[in-house]
Amino acid sequence: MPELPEVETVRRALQPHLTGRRILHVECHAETLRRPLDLVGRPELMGARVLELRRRAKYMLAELDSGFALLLHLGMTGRCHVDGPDVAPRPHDRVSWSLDDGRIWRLEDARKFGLAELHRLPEPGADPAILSDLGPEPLSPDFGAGYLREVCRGRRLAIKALLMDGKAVAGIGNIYASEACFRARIRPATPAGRISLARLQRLAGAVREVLVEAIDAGGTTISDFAAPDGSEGSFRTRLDVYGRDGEPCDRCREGGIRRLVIAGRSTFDCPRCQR
DNA sequence: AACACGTCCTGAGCGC
DNA sequence: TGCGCTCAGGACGTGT
Repeated sequence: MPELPEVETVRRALQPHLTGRRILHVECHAETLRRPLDLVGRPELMGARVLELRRRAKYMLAELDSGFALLLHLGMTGRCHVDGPDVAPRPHDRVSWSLDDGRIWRLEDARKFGLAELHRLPEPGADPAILSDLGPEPLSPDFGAGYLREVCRGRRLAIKALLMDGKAVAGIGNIYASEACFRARIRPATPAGRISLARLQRLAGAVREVLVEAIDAGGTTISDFAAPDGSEGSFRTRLDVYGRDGEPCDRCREGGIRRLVIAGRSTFDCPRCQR
């Protein structure tokens, strides 16, 4: 579920609760998430203070004063909670971190596609090596039409699949890839290498625009996503195409939105106004 | 019972 | 034929 706007929403909500706190204790309630959990008894974690919580792509990084960072990923169904001392763990809470203010930070993840790992930081504020393959942040100056032209050159891959490739652009998932293509009036199945610079310009603008609006709305909740305070994202009401197959297109008022499959994922477009 | 908003791996297919 | 790259498809637990 969570793409860049949802992860950013979680990060913003969590950050004031974690910054400056010491981690006193950790418990894992599962053997493994996407990979085996290995957090118990780690000296890099015990007693460490959280310096800041930042985001890279769909990952969150809680930087610690031990030179390590807790790398978190929410997978498809991950949620974070900051509980009072008397709140019992939920059935799918997988990791609990006890904080020095008495509260408990928890990662809930029904499907266990998420991630919680310790990684050494090469220097303060830098990303761990495990994230080095990620493409630029779409809301950073490194991302734009020029960059897209470079990364699309010679590729036959559908543009929507390229947008979802974290090595090309960080943080865009299935919902916002369809939405950005709609806003740019580009068919999501178009081979990436055959899109003109002018259209890539539109696409880069559409990507930035849809992500900024979605962050402002607190993300998109289809079924699972919720911020740490339990609130749902309101961007669902502003989706133009995602999950709306069979409905008329709000832009051209003539085409019907259809569902197709690109690179194995549900994709939505208006074949009349997206070329 | 099909399908799910993410990632990782495999193997087929391609160009050189 | 072989190498390296690209890409599609499946696998990964669980819930609806």
